Amino acid sequence: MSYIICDNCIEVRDEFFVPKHTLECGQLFRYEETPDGYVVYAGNRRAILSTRGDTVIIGCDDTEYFRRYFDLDTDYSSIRTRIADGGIISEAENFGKGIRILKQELFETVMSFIISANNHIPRIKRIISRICRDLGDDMGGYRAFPSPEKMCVGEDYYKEIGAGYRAAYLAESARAIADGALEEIEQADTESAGAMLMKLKGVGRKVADCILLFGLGRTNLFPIDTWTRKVYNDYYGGGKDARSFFLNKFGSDAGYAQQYLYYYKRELEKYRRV
DNA sequence: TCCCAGGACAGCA
DNA sequence: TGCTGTCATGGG
Repeated sequence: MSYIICDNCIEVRDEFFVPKHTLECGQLFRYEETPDGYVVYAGNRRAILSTRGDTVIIGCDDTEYFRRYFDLDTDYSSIRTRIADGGIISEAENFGKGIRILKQELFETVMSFIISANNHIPRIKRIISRICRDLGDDMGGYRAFPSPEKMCVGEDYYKEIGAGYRAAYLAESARAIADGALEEIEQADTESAGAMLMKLKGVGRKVADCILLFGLGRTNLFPIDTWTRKVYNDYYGGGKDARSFFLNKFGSDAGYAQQYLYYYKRELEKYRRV
């Protein structure tokens, strides 16, 4: 990895950082594609990504924040080498070679993945966008993700914006978090942190794993959803406990492997439908 | 029109 | 503890 931090940008030269792969692999729901690249929103911040030759330019006010956000100090080359198997994993690594696991805002990640349950990504993005539009602070040209307090607006609002049966989960969990339900989560070990999250309404095992992985950087987790279950069934014989299988197989690299496999499997099926 | 989606939850055996 | 039906909504 090589990157240079300037006044209002970060210039990244790394074959293992491709904005399309990192942003479109289902870990993030608040970004837009533009003619020049992408705009990414994180909490109350914004970054504008463009590519020139082999350099990705991250335009932003807070370079230190986005250096961490895009996980620029992690060596993805060695991760890829550790998990490569010459088979499906290697294929997935090469397909999504520019994926990086983002370090997202915890509260935003919690609410986003509550919305994600049994939902399509375009619809998840739309619901989150409406929440920011209606409840987020005006940052001058864009909206921030609202605070827990601002999301304590009651179930009816979330129904109105199309959240469906997740409306009650959002209202109730926003209240619980505003009241301090996650105050000690960052210091907790992974198992305890997962237990704290699963006390929230709308957070089960899979959603908790996504929050821990994408919001707290706990890469020793492997969220099992419809796509990673297909991977388990198609390439590893299937069975009862896919999660334990992958955790044993990949250990502290599980989160990276999961994201390569998820993106590969999902995109592959998409192409097959066309 | 129908199946499915980054599933969770309550009720039941 | 493990299984099953149900829950909104809209993408494809």
